[in-house]
Amino acid sequence: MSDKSLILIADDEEDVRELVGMNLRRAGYDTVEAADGLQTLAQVRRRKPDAIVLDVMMPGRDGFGVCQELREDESTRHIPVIMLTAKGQTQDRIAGLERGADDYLSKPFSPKELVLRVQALLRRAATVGSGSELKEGPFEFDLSGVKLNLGGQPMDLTLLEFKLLHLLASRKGEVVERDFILREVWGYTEQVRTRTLDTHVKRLREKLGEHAEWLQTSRGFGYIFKEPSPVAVAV
Amino acid sequence: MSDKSLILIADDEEDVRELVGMNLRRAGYDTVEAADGLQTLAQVRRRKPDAIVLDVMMPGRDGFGVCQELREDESTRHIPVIMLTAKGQTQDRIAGLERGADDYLSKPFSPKELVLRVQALLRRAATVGSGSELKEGPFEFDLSGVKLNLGGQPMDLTLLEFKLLHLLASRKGEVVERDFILREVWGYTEQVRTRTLDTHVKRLREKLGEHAEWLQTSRGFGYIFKEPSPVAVAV
DNA sequence: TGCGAGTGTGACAAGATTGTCACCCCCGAT
DNA sequence: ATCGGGGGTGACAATCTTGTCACACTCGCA
Repeated sequence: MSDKSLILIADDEEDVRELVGMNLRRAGYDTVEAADGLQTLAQVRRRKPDAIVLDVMMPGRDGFGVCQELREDESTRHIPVIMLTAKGQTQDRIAGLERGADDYLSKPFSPKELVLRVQALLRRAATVGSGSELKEGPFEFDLSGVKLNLGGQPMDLTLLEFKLLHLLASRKGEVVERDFILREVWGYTEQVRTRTLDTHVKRLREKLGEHAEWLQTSRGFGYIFKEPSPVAVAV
Repeated sequence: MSDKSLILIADDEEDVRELVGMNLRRAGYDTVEAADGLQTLAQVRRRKPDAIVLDVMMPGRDGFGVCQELREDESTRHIPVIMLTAKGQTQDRIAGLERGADDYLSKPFSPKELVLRVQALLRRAATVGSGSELKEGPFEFDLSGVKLNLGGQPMDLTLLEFKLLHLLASRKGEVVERDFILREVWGYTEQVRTRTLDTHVKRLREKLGEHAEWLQTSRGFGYIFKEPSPVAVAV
């Protein structure tokens, strides 16, 4: 059982795999290899690497497809991915990022730079990892990007809305008092009489649409983020 | 070596300590006690509890002072604190939160509610823990609150500014390409010619004042968040 | 050294965000 | 059943955020 991080190198060119592998091992990592997309996915499942260096152009399932599949699978979503793209191919870079890659590097690249990038990626994954995300029912908060994903769809929230919803969601099931909310979200240090919270809750509910019922009022106290009770269906 | 979380109960009233202790142990936690402020601090250092139930009114160093001291010490800053306040004392609640308490409960309280609050606090600490914060030099990012603390002072940033600075800081020492920034912060999916990034960098630098030099330009590529080089001093 | 590309800057305006207000509705206590 | 307090709502306006533009400055290459 090794303490070293394991890096998967996925590239159809053998000399690239060997060069990159040698440099990563020299930097203190363990490596495994894959020569095409399907082998990449199989290696990910078998070996559970800590990071993946993933070439775009591979036979069979290309790098884009592989990356997308990794991101759609809950058990592999967190694995950092660096994509190797052809020089000057901006569209490739954008496509890679759209499919969830964390970073990219254009061929030809310096192996030294690749090692630095992998190190940086692992450092960031360790610092801003799953702790940056909060998931409750259909709500997924990405704290790094200050983004909400609701039922699989990105939802545009203002800064206040994001903070408000996140505060409540992180205290799911608990009644959060109005004064506490005003203090944490608005920064009010004195007790104030204001209806701004009510207004923002209304706006937030409008944006949440069918999910608005997660945001419930506790009369005389504040609000509570909680899964809606099942509706009794008249038989 | 116990697997149970350890809760420190700090209250000068012995019957409160016993009642709370009994309920927390019944809920599956280990407990230790302290009867005054200094003893609380000593127990924190000796036993390193997972959470603290902290009474405001204690002889010697009161709950506010204790909480503030815990928050100022890097090694204890992360420990969740519930403050026990007197009924109806809004100012006490606010003062507790200002000194870094995570939650409060007014006396008299139901022991059952206290247990629920402790459970919630520990659950939150495990989910949104130190991973929600990024610290680089004088920069401290609180992702939960979407706040920046700079050299000990809260800094007002707009949503874009926060996202931009955080993106760069999380990649400290690396040159981050313009296109990547525009995509990650602005959500541009196509390559656009825009000067908005430059403008926002300027504005951010203005806000950062003496720390603006952390935000460095990599001509032709993008920007890099990096500690300024020491200035050669003419002798 | 000169030139062109890239970056910094101040100013302006459009659009977005935010808070307040007045009215209405709902809920809980008497 | 009534009443008062609390919460929901639509509308409005002030303020803030954001992006663009034109000009100036800087840098790197030939």
